[in-house]
Amino acid sequence: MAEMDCEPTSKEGEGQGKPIVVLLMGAPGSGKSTFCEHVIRSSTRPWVRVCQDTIGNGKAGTKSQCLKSATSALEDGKSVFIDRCNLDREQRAEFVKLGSPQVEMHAVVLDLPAQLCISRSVKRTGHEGNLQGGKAAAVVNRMLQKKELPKLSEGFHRITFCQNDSDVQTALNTYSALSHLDTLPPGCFGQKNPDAKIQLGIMKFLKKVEVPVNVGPDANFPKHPLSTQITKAKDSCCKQPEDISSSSGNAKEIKGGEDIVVHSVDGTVSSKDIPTLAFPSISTADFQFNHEKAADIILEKVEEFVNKVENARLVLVDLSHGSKILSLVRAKAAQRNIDSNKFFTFVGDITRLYSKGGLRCNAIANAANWRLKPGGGGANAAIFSAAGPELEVETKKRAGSLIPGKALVVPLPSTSPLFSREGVTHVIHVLGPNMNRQRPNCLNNDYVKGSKVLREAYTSLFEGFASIMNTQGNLLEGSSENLRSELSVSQDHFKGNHIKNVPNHDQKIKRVGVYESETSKKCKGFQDEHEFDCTESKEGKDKLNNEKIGRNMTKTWGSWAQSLYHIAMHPEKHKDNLIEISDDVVVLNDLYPKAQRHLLVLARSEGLDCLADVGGEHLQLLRTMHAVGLKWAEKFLCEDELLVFRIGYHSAPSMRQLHLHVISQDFNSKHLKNKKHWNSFNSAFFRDSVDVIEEITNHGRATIKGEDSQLSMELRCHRCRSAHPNMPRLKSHISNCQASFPPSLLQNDRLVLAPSKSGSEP
DNA sequence: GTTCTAGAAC
DNA sequence: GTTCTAGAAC
Repeated sequence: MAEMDCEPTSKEGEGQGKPIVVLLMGAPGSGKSTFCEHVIRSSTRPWVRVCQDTIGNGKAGTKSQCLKSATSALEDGKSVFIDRCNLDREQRAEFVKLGSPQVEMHAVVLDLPAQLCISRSVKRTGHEGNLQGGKAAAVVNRMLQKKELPKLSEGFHRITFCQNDSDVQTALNTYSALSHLDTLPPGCFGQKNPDAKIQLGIMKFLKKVEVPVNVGPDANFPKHPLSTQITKAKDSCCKQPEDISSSSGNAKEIKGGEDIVVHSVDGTVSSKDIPTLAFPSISTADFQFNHEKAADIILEKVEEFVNKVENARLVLVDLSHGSKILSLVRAKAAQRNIDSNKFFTFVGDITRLYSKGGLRCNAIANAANWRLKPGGGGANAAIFSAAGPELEVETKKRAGSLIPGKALVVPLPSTSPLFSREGVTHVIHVLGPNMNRQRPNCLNNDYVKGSKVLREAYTSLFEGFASIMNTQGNLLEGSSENLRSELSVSQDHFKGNHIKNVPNHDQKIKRVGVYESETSKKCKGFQDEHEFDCTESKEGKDKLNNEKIGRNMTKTWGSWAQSLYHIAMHPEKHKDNLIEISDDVVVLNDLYPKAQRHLLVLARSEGLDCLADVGGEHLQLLRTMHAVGLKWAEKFLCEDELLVFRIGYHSAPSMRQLHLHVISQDFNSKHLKNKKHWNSFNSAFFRDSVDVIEEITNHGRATIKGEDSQLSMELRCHRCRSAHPNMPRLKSHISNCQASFPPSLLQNDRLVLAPSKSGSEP
């Protein structure tokens, strides 16, 4: 009986490594079964899913049936998913006993918003648990009220908490990448707010009560650096030389990937979880860029990347064995002694690297067209087609076009076949220079410009890749390390007479291409006066529309988004609405204040529309804006010392013309109406001016936090961090919440308080 | 950015 | 029936 409930993924458990029992935990609709299915589909480790809903062969199953089934799978050397809710400790206890010195016990907690679970439960039709329709909400709510999050002390070796889809994705990646021999580090991962408050917060809104709570941090959650994948990659990287390293130590061509497959099967390879980018040679095919020159540039850029970033692989891919560019690059890589663990070439179809070639890549580059549209034949068409409509949708969300030299990172939803079949989590569109007269924007053999643009293209591409590694490797909320810190990890053990990290390395990485992993920018660019014939292109119209010609246009702005720009350019015409005018800035009250006090300090420079436009040359202006903002905050504090201010920028503002928000933290305003309003001031989307200045000083650029991800986050109180189901409830909560601000805000002068409140003044 | 509104959620 | 969200239009 038990056998038919199991879904083994491999014939026999060859199991040299320890089997794992992963106890999934989550409400109906939290995605437990989906999680198992995804991992089972893409993992090389043999897994068995034990599901109480199906184990009873038609009837509801029992716990002991599950235990029995799990035990027999473990005896076969298989790893096991326990797919049941497991929300309370008592329910879990018996399964935890499956753990032993030979069997590692893990928990994956799908702690997603109740609303989401409910809506999924309601929507599902064929779910095995037969939990459908209106009952779902009641059941989910009842279950969640009893929820007890697991603790290591219960007997778990490792616990992964997932609080949103992106956490789930990361956990999926981690377990999918786990081969026979791999082990994962022990500890708790992903618990973003190891604070019982939050859980109470959720419970409270389910119970429809609201009282400020005061619960201390839970000491049972050891904090770990969250770099699961990176840590693991490091381990495996050091453990063995990698499947593809050749004896010569130089880049080697892997044909069809057969050898890789063989290695994977016998379990000697655990390199597949090293972040890997597969990319085609940019511009050398249809755009007819000189191969010799292109190969030099590829090597130059690869070398730069490889020397800066640990635990990542770049793979140059071409469909044809006879590829000229591949052989050129291979030869040059050998000359330059580039570490073949980190860079090699590969012959195969870039949309089938894993399924046909056994090469696992989490990112692939697409030599896109400027419209970022499918079609056109070649790899672009193939990638769009292989990725499904999801890629087009996700691309469209982020940009409408691309200019030569730029890259655009697009995360793939798990529903995309490229994701589920090939394990590709991101496609990075990149556009190179064109030397083909038959194609738009031909550079007419100008290889000075062409080489420059091609360099930019690879820089953007690799930076985009690094930005993914960064987000995947580090999920800590509020972690603001950006690409720079990743890139500036110095690597002493890699030989070569390349420039390492010179203390003042800014020039090198300062004006790099745009990796727009999250920002939803349209039409980036026009720096360095690209000769770009766009009189009838989208850009052309946009330029007119924005009354702006030449460099630095970052985004298409609608007509309603122009008012701040007009004010900054002609303050004298708007005197009535302004409270201060100087040569550099003007100050005005926000027309729709989101708090008792909310004003804007507006930069007056033409061409400076948002944070993405800001560079080191604007430092002085940023400091002026900050000083002016601070002065006003202090003035307001004299009038009401109970106020608290934050001063900062929106990552991706809706209104054109760089403006600094000075906003009191009461958020008491009828204009604060929706989630986007709230999150734009209370998520990483809001960039404190002090941090922006620091980042520009150190790196020449400011971190820009993803619009979509940040603005759609669940609603949490900015003081006690409790979660709330909707805006009215949140607003009623914040009108009473007196909790102190979270530590992250109390640091580094992010909050501006009355002198008597801040306490630390001499 | 706001306003308007359909329809989802309660 | 009422409340709330989210997408389109401006």
